[in-house]
Amino acid sequence: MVDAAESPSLTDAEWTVMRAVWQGSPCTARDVLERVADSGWAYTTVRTLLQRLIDKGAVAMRLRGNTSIYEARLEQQQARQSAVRSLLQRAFDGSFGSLLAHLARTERLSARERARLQQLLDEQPEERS
Amino acid sequence: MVDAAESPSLTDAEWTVMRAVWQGSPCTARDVLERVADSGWAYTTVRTLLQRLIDKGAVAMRLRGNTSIYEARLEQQQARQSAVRSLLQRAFDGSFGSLLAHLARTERLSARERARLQQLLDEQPEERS
DNA sequence: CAGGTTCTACGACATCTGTAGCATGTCGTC
DNA sequence: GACGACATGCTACAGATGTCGTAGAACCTG
Repeated sequence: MVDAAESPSLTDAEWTVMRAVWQGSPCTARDVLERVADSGWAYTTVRTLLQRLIDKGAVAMRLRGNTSIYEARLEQQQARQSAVRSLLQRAFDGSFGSLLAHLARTERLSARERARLQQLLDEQPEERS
Repeated sequence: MVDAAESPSLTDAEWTVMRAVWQGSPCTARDVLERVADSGWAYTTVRTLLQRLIDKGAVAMRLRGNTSIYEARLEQQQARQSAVRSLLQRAFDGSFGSLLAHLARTERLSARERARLQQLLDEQPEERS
């Protein structure tokens, strides 16, 4: 079981594979290969990455006949959260507020995004640890 | 010259050094060492990282006597932006909206953060070009 | 059942990252 | 002018990452 508080951090290549896996969870290595076709990776590369993800506990594997079936074990939501946390630490002094400020100040928001951000603010429950 | 569109991506350790450099820009390696004291790094480690940052064009170096003076060349704002871009690509299908949705769903804002963000939103001029 | 196709298991290897150590040069001070 | 403190340029090195290659087992198909 992957502990929420300690979700494994993924490398770039691993993220690419995970995206493919999440796209349709119980799947084969070949499925993944097809889904990441534009990466130009060799079959064995996908395989190696899947293996590393297994080692990290991000995916599970079982056999059906002589073929390995892979399944996401780490949830996308969780991976995203941990990626955001990580960004927060590296680049925003761990301050969520700094990140938001940066987004508001720097990113070009479409009217839709502005509205969304506004909504995010409105919806946000009052501060209560 | 660091091209905005192609700002160098920083590793974790490099971010740590950059944070220290930004903290007071023209500075010496020893200044940096002191600022990252809790990392427990050796002087030479800081030195190596500074050198790598120079290679990447993130900092500039000049001599004053026999001492190297380092200066940030990559702006924090720019580094942050590129880190956000990177996160967007890795984890949110490049969709800013997805990120916002995630934040709205997952993160919790403090009252202070809410206020700050609200202010930023209010200040934000209407979307144009 | 032989051949081609596809899997799997394992090993490999160049880079990148994190983290120094060492030899040597320089500067201020007694 | 010798000594200690600190700076510099190089080198090193293990572990993480990105990318496979190869050999041999399994499977379908004529």
